Amino acid sequence: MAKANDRGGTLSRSALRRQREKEQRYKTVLRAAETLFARKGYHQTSIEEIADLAEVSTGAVYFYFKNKEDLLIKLMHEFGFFLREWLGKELEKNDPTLEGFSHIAESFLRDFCVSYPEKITIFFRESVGQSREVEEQRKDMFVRLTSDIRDVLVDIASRLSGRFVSDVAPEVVAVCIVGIYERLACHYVLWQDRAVDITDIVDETVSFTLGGVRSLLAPEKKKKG
Amino acid sequence: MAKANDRGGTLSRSALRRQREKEQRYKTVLRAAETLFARKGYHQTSIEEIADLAEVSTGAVYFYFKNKEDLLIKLMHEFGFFLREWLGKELEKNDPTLEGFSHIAESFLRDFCVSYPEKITIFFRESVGQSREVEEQRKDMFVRLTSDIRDVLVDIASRLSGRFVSDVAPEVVAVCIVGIYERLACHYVLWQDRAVDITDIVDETVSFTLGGVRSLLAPEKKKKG
Amino acid sequence: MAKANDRGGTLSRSALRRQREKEQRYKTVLRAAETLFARKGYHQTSIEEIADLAEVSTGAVYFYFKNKEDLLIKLMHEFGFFLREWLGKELEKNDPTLEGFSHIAESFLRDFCVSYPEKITIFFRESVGQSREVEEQRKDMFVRLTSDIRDVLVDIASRLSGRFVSDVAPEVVAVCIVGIYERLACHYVLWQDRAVDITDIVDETVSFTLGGVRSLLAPEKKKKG
Amino acid sequence: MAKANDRGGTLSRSALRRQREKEQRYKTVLRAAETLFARKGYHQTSIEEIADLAEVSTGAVYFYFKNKEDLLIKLMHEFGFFLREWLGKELEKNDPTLEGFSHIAESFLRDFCVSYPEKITIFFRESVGQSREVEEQRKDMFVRLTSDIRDVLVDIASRLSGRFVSDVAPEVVAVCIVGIYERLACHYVLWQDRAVDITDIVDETVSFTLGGVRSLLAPEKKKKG
DNA sequence: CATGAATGAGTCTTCATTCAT
DNA sequence: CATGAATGAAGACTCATTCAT
Repeated sequence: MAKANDRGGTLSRSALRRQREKEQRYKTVLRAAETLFARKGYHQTSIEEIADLAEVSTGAVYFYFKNKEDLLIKLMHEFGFFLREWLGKELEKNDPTLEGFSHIAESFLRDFCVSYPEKITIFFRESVGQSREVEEQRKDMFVRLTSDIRDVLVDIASRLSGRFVSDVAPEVVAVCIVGIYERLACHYVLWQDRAVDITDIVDETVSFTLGGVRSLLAPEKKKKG
Repeated sequence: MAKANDRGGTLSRSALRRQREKEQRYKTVLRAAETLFARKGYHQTSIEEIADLAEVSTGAVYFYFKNKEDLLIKLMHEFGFFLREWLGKELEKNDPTLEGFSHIAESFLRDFCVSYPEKITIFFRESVGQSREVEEQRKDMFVRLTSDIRDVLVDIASRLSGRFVSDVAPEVVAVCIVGIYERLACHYVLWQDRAVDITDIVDETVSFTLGGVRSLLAPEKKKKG
Repeated sequence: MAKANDRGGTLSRSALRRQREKEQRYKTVLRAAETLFARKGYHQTSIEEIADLAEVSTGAVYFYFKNKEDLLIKLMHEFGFFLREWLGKELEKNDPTLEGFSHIAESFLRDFCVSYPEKITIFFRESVGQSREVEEQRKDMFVRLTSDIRDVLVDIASRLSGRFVSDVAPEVVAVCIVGIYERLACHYVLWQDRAVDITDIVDETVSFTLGGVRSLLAPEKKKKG
Repeated sequence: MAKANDRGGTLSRSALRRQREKEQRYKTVLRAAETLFARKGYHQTSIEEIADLAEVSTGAVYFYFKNKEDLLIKLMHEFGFFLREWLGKELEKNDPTLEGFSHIAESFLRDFCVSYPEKITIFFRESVGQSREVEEQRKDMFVRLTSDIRDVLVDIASRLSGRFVSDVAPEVVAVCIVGIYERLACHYVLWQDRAVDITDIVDETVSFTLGGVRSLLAPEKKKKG
């Protein structure tokens, strides 16, 4: 009895602890990579530096991650999940209207970008043009993000008992929106372009976005009326 | 007299020819770098490969360019000049109206991006996040491009005897527009995302853009009143 | 209790062995560099050659030493320590008199130079004029060596109840002595100038040295009077 | 007659001019090399830099000198000739006595070293340990210089109707003297060790030297008297 | 599992030297 | 003779990755 630890599928206490420690280490390494990739750049960061910051050996890094590229890919995945999760929460908090959508857009610039500059840096700068695999990931994530936004827009439109002027319109709108906010993030977060305070331009950006969206919505009331 | 060396400050014939050949070589190396950076990526391209493609020695590359980074920076400069030159010509060809502006936007996606995918690739992908110096250059070029577009918009607005809702509005609009067309170039040129043909979406994109611009133009009360 | 890991701050047996092996490797590389620098010259020796002779990879050399210059600096340090240690032992073996000092000088030429021609070569030839850093080291070591010798001379003088003619005299004497033995080492060890056998000249050199020293000792009036 | 320029072995005016220009260029290049070798170090100086400073092409450097090493060797030759010429003049100016010799030694430190720091630098630092050929030259020059000094000492001794204690003694003395003044030159000229002003130590150095010399001179008068 | 020493292929970069013009 | 563009061999150094302990 003392020897056996067969608690029906669950792990022994020590095994549980080890499991926890393992996950902890995984995260520590990933955070170290995130910090350094954002601070020094992907290529300028060596595995040894990551290991040092995470207080593990270089070998340990390779236990948790296939290789250096894998670290970047995992960070991108994480960011993708994180951003979509954030988007989901925002959608719950706001009405499914263009006004609600505007609030989310505003929130992205005012809160998200400011709170997670490292994640922004890695996704919008350090993960660009590194390798075929990473680029693939980037593309997938952009496609998914675009798709999410398109769905939201279609939903909003339908609730307005309106619709977009064409089938591709919502996708185009989504791509444009992603482009707008990506560029703003680069300008005002990555480049720290403080010539103009970010708060001064959020409103105008949201206006521009809404104007663009509206111009691709088929005139609504007329049809119904 | 005809026989005499009346070069008056100019170079001899052979010196002229050598000068031409030198410039030719410079361009050959730069074109080789462009091709390979776009095809394989900046880091994945070695100086030796560039030298091979340009049919010169590695030393020759360093005769014309300070180092590998310098090749990238020169390509970026060249692209910046090229794009702004293209924009200037388009502005001459089109009316200084929002419709004219739309034609240019359309032309960018339909002609420019399609004709120079390598330049697009290098500027929008390979030059991202490579080093402080390169990033600086990128920023400068984006700022200049944004500034150009802002000036055009302000000019168009003034001819409409209208104006933007605020001082920062034209700048915000310019940044948004750059973001939109950058993202589209990446989506449809770099990623070759052929799920949707680019021609199908140009119109919608232009509509979105115009809608956005109009929403930041102060209502032209005079005309209405 | 005996079985328990009572290492009390010390390392495990295997860790100890690995530590020893590491130090061994360090020394092997350093010895290889010493041999090659002395035989072929610093610039004419490549890291690869050093690695080959030490039977390690080039990377291993960089694991133990920052760069090629570091190898040279470490060799100089080692030599400096070695020479001063040797001097210390000689001082213990000999009386603190000018005769004792003469024995040491003799011993330097007869034993030290003959036993360690490589070290002599590196310190008196290969480390000259290589870089600012190395030159700095050389200077420091010469200064320290000169200082040691000056102290010895002052000590000897005081025991003779005599003193030097001026405050700077002992330093000057030390510098002269270092110069004399450095040049002799170069002439007869490095250049292998066998026109005259070294043994034939040791006595004269020591006489010269003593004569020089005595001429800067203030005349011991007390004894005479 | 008009065609021929056979002025019996002499050259035509233009040929003479060209000859002069050629020698001028040779010297200009050599001076440029001297300046840069002393300032930046032999290895840290490139042929291109020398050509630039001399305002000639790299090819021209190779017209006047076999290769880079040749530049250094020519500089050493020149210095050797220069130093021995200087020594000759000093010998003429001073009496052939130990006092006269002292004056020369003093003059070396006070005038020569101060006036030609570049030459000192190249001979005592930059030409050390560069290659077999250069080292050979260095050795030859030291041997010649030592020989000169030995001859002077023997001459002085004979005029004193004295002689050295052994046949090798004058050579040993010469080697010691060269060592002393070489080291002082390094300490006080190359290293700019201004902790002690050079003027303060010249006298002591000369005393040391004379003391050393005297201790190897066979007691003179006693024998004769 | 963790460690970290060892590997070694890969790259950039330099620069003495040459030679066609 | 002078030029300076071109060469290309050589070498220092990096760093992702592996594996014995």
